[in-house]
Order: sequence, then C-alpha cells, then structure tokens
Amino acid sequence: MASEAALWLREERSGRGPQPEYSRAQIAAAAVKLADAGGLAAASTRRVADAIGTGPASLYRYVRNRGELIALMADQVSGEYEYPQTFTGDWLADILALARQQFAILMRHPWMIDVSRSGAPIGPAAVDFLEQALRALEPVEVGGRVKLEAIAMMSAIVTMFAQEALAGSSTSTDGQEATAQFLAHVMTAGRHPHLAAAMTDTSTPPLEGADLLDRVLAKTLTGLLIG
Amino acid sequence: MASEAALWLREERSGRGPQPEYSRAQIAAAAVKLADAGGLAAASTRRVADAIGTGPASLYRYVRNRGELIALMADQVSGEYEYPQTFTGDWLADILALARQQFAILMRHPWMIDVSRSGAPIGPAAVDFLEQALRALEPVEVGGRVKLEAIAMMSAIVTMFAQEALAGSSTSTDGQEATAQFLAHVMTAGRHPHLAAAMTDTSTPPLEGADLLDRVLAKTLTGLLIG
DNA sequence: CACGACTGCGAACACCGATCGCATAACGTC
DNA sequence: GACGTTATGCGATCGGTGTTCGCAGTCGTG
Repeated sequence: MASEAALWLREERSGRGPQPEYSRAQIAAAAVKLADAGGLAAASTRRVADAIGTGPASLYRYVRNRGELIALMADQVSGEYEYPQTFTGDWLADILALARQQFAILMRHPWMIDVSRSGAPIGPAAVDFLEQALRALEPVEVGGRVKLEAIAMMSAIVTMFAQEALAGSSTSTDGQEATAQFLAHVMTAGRHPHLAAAMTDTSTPPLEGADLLDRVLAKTLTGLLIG
Repeated sequence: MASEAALWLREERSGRGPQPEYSRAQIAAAAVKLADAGGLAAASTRRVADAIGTGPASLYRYVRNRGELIALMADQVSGEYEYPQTFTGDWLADILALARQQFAILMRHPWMIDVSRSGAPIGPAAVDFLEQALRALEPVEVGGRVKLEAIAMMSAIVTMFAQEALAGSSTSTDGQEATAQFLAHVMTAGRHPHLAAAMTDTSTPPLEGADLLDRVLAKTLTGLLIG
C-alpha cells in the first residue's frame, strides 16, 4: 500500500534539485511518434530514451515503469478529442460523434487499440472524455451506472471495429495468414457445415465499415439505454 | 509468403527421425498450468521448457515461436466447452448458455482474457465453438455474416465482463489502485460534475454480475439479430 | 553559504525470444 | 540388415528488454 503518489497525482517538478531537462509532454510525444511508426513494442524505454537523446536510466526520473510511460502516451493521445461547447440534445447523434472521433484516433494511432484493450489506467484526458460522454447522455433517463456501462460498451465496440478495419488494410500478420490458411482447410473438410455456409454467405454484401459501426452502435446503445 | 505450413496444418509427428519426447497436449498443459498460476508472462518459452524438463531450445522443435505456443494454450483451453447434442430451439437461451461457458472458462484461466483480446489465431477447438454457436443461431433468419458479427460481439462482451469481474475480486493491480486514487481526487476537485454524479449513483444497485451479463447480452443480441 | 534534495546517466542484472550447430535416434529404402 | 536421410534434444550464444544501483553534479532552501 506504500505505493506512493500515483502518476497523475505527482507534480511534474518537485521543487528542489535541478530542473528536469524534458517535460512529460515531450517524452510522451517522442514515444507516440515511435509507436505510430513501429507499433507499441517500438516504444521501448531504451528507444524512447535515446529518441530524446538521453540514457536508458534517465527516463526513470520521469516515470516509475513502462506502464506509466504508456499511460503518458495514452493520455496524450486522448487529448486529441474536440468537444462541442453545447451538444445538440439528440443524445444518440451526440454520442455517435464522440464514437467516430474515437475511431479516428484509433486509426491514427493503431497501438492505442492494444492499450485501450488492456485496461489502461485512466488519466486526465480520459476523465475529460468520460465527462463529455456523460454530458452527451444527459437527456437519457437512466442511472449513472448504466450510462457508464454503456460508454464502456461503446468503447469496446469502437475498438473492435478499429482492429478489424486495420486488419483488413495493413499487411497481414503471419497469425492472420495462418488462420486464413487453416480456415480454408476446415471448410473444404466439410465437418463444419454451418461455418462454411456462413463464411461463403453473400446475402448481405459487406457493408461499409463506418456505416456498419454507426448501425451497430445505434442498436446496442438504444438497447442498453432505453430498451 | 513462404511461411510454410501453419501450426494447425502441420502434423505433430512427421514420419522420419526420432519420435518426439513430448506431445503438443503435454506442452500446452504445462504452459496452461504456469499461466493459470502466474499470468501469461509466466508461460515464457524458458519456463515452459524446464517445466517439462528440457532445455529452452527444444521447445522450438514443436513450435515456431511464442505466438504458436500461446495458440496451443488457447486451443487447449477452448477444448473445455461442452456442447449439447441438440439445442432447445430457443436460440437466445442456447447462445446464452454458450456465453456462460465462455465466461466460466475465462474465470478459470484469466490469462485467456488477454489472449482472446489480442486477436489470437483460430485453432480447431475455436472452430468447433464457432460451428456450435452458428448451430445455436440456426433459427434466426439473417445472413451468416451477421451471425458471425453477433458472435464476435458476444465474445467481446463476455471478455469485457470477465475482466471486470476479475478486477473486482483479485488483489488490485497497481494500475487499478492508481486509477482509483486519481479518480477520487478528480471527484473532489469538482470540475467533472457528471462523472462525480454517475460514480456515486445508487439508483441502480450494482446488479449481480452474471445476471447483468445475461441482460446485456440479451439486449445486444436481439438488437443485432432481429431489431 | 552550505546542506540536502533532486537530476543525469554509465554500468550492470536478470530476464526474454530466438538461432546455430552438433551429436543422436528413428524411419524408408535397397 | 545396413545405410543415408531426416528429425530431434539441447548447450551455447546473440540481441533485446525492463529495471536498479551508485555516483557526480546541480539547484533551491534554511
């Protein structure tokens, strides 16, 4: 329990001693750049350290461990949202607008998909997002807990779609290829008729991604909040 | 593209040479045991290797890389499902039964939460699950693609609830604690009124987990499949 | 002015995933 | 049954990772 002050409760500068050469924002920016280019693994403590031109050990003056570094990155990126001063009053339209922003952010920073799925700690920018989402949901007449659940569900769905969108576009992972190869084999083997039928189904042409996301979110959210 | 045969298309024994000392099942079982006890990170190639009493290099005769080892573990655990010979015909009840099994498996093997969220490659047992889920959804009159989407959504929701359930029970991660500490501070600061209100909301008493899961799944799935 | 809190950082530790090369064991073939 | 082909087991090793230690240097405060 003597875990000392958590990242977001520590002051960036603590008064005494020489002034730090870098700011959290600078470090986060450098790390985000690395991760954007080479995935989350590319933002290792060492690589980030010498991206800002310092030794591996120096980073630990700003951050207790790599988890906190990633928290810094996540919060920096969560600062990219732009919130309207006033919402329209149409809660579904308002929250869908937020969802679309989240989707765009995930597409800009694919590593953020991994981060948001692994239950990243919440920082100031994430708190702002929650506040705004709740503000958008103000017209809905259900308890706050239910709204928070709905927001979490929304995030999960957006993340899921972002992953799928990226999996389709970028160069396929070897895992993807292995799965495709194996599925092809399974379907020809004929012992999974329902699966085979479902995968060759053409009755519903693959709807455009963004459109599908809107539709699914609308159904899910109305189901959770008014159904 | 010369990635050779994928894991599940390779034979376990390839005819020539001495017969392997261990089977995939044995290795997977050992790795699962380690991961159950100490998390996914505890199932490192080295630790798994000397858990079965061999050197670190020997594992690579059975598996091309750690990803394949994890795929082995995931599929072994996916073999824990038990499917009825015939479904009841009530598609919602039938698929909810599958969802509950998935939830139970995730509670038994918490590391599986991470695995299933990081888009693990699909193996034989996972294919069986898909087949059975589609069989349960047979009465529903929508295209196969939509059904697959619904199943993916169901898995995502179950995974989300499993994570939340574990976060509440087990000893809190330091990340969890940091978040709690920070949220407490944010709420007393008073600049996020909606959030503060939502988190102290007692209008809807925290519903029992399993019950909540059922409810949310029912709403979401009916929304996606018939709405 | 001096003390002590703080910073930068080279060196090191304990791991990790993965590869190489060699001795050894089993199978198909003649 | 001998042989060559083909796998396997595995010690040694490489490059990378997160993290800690200890020391020299710097700045604010008493």
